[in-house]
Amino acid sequence: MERKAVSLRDVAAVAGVSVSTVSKVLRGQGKASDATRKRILAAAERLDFQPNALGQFLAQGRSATIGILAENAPGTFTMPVLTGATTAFGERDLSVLVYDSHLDRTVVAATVRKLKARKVDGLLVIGDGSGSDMHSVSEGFSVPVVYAYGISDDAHDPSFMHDGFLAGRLAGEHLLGLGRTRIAHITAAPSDLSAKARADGLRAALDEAGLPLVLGQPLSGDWTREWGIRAARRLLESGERFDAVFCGNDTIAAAVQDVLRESGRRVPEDVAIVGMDNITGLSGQHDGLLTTIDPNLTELGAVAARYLADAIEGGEYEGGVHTIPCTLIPGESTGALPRSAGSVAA
Amino acid sequence: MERKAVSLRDVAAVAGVSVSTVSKVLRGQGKASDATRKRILAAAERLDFQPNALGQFLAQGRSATIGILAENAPGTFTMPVLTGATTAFGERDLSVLVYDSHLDRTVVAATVRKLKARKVDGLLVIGDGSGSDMHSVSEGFSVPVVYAYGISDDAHDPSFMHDGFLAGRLAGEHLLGLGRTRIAHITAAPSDLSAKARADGLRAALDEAGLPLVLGQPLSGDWTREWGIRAARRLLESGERFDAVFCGNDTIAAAVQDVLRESGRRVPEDVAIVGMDNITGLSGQHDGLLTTIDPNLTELGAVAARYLADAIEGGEYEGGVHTIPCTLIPGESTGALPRSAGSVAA
DNA sequence: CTGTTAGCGCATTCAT
DNA sequence: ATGAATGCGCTAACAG
Repeated sequence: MERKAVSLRDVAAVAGVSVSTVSKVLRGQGKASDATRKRILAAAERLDFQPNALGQFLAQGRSATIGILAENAPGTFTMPVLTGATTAFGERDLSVLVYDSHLDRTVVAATVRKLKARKVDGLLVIGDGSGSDMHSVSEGFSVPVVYAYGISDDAHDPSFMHDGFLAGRLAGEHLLGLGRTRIAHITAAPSDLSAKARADGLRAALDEAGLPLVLGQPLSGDWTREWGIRAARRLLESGERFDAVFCGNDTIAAAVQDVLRESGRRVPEDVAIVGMDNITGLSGQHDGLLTTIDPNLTELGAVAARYLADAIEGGEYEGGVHTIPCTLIPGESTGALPRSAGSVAA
Repeated sequence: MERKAVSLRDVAAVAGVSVSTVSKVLRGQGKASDATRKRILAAAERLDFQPNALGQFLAQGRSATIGILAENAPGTFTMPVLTGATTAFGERDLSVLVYDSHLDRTVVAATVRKLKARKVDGLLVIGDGSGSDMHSVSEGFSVPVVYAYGISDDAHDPSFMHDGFLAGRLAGEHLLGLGRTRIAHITAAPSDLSAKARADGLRAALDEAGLPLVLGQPLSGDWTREWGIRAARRLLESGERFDAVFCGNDTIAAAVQDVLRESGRRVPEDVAIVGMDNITGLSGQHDGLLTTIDPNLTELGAVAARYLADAIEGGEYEGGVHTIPCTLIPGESTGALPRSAGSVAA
């Protein structure tokens, strides 16, 4: 179905010139008389010539492939990062060689060898978003290395992270903007850096407004629905008045909402709720019910990928943490969206 | 940080033999005396030799890279398929060049040229799961082409799809096994082939048990929450008795559950509900609330990828639709899971 | 301006 | 059993 591929030599033969001339002209390099240039272009066109990338790569010592080292590729939040990066690389005609380290150090070592053998032009390390730092592997490579959805423990490495602080701040400002003044925060333990960032952001917004956090500090547990339920009850039992809750993730938010309604509070009339992660949006089926913060993970992956692609082409390559802005998605849980057909109480 | 790469020639020099001998020995081909073999292996070891893949590829005319053509890469359901495929290829040391066609025909044409120039060893086309067939691009290639999450309109092509029929059947059998006998079905229009497959599967399970579908046929609309709400009301107003509802997706299931509870029905006591997609699981946070069917999309992508990888190595390569089994995830909405801490009504 | 000559690193006949 | 020679397809440095 596909005849023998046509090579530079074929084009040269037809155009009646040398191979190297064809190479130059086809790449717009050096000078060539208009006459021969036209002949060459015509010949290339007629033969439907396409340079064999393998030949180019060998000659140029590059591979046009990027190594990707994922700590946990099939992870829910890793997937969008990976997808974003992968397609962004594709747009630059860069292929990717993906290895899943399963968080295993020995696997990483073996993988690094393979990546070098493949002469990857760059490396993208994708973390699992947990606040803990990632072990830098950059010094093992002579090509640019970029970290995404995790922060390298070597400050010389460029790392890309979603902006948890901004998330907390956006949540806070949104609630304050709606006139809420007694805001509580239910989230995971602050030892989890991403929980801490969100809490700090919220606190910043409250400080600016001169308001305290209800209970003085976040209700800290873990990321589960179970914790969300327990924490919501604890909040109710505390007797403190509150008119809003910012939850560390959407799972907790859903749990809190269930408990509050069960207890007779109306959402959003009595209590407004903001979540984080936009998982229903991630599921492609945002239903407009829950106000939440989207960390824009696909974008995160894409931005990191483009940065790496640029670095490979000689662009700037600075260490430090680059932060990707997140977005507030309005929903009915803060009354930010008009009651729609999506609401059961029509 | 990384000295000049060591080549076959370097090893040959150290071992005091010719390049071609080293090449053979290192790849276990042909015969060589034990003496020289040892010397060569020792030299390679000492120099930490790793063959430059680019050289191998050029010489062998292969690229160890797979082209991936996605109709809609960032799509919710495409992501797991892509991730599964990508990491499966990685396990075989195959890199992937991903292009997102955005469902645009002209983009596809341009892309095909690029893929050929890169001398891809195979092509994986990823659809968007909508029942409609995908336009085959296989005849443009001389390498194996496999279709995933979509079915090629050319029966000679191998396509991999989740098993919607099985999904409906599993849902039906699960409900029947729980003693439910009056089962309704709320889903999208049957013109959507994936909606039809699920409906057919459910019908098969009911037929086997000699039971009719409540209302005689599915309540058919679309995949949205709004439709779920309307359909649930319609079901209630019909006056028909029912003790279970199989919903075409989880969004509809959530909507139906809300409406039923609003109307005073208890879930699962009065009505059991089964969804489809396992989106909360996809979100990494399955909360055990909703019984649903997981289409195993990551696995789908991985299986298709391995099939393609095998085909490239000369394995069998048959056309036709290969089906990936789905899995029922028990939850509280059918009482299949003991009431846990996840339940609000503790 | 254009052609010649060398590689890039490896695999693969074909001699020896 | 081993080595010399050739080619994969392209780029690049140097001549003419």
